[in-house]
Amino acid sequence: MSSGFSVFVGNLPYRATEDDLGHYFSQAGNVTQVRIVYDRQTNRAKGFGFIEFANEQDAQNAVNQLNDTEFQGRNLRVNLANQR
DNA sequence: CCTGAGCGG
Repeated sequence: MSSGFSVFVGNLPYRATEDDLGHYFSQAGNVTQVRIVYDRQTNRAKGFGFIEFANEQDAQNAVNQLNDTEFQGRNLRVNLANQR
């Protein structure tokens, strides 16, 4: 199904912050929201997250530019996110 | 202080 303006980001370093991600993804477009998924019990990062963009072409641009690129020593996996 | 496929606080 169509995904909208959010992109799924996998293979994140466990120590990366949402702020770091926001800065990194600003290269590709207008970031409006950054969400790293944390474990509810331990509050530790699960190693993936989501970036929301102002428009769908920015999200698509992020996939094209930042997928399979290095971020803090890891190779990011960037793709259009599924609808919630 | 540890982990490593995947779609959420």
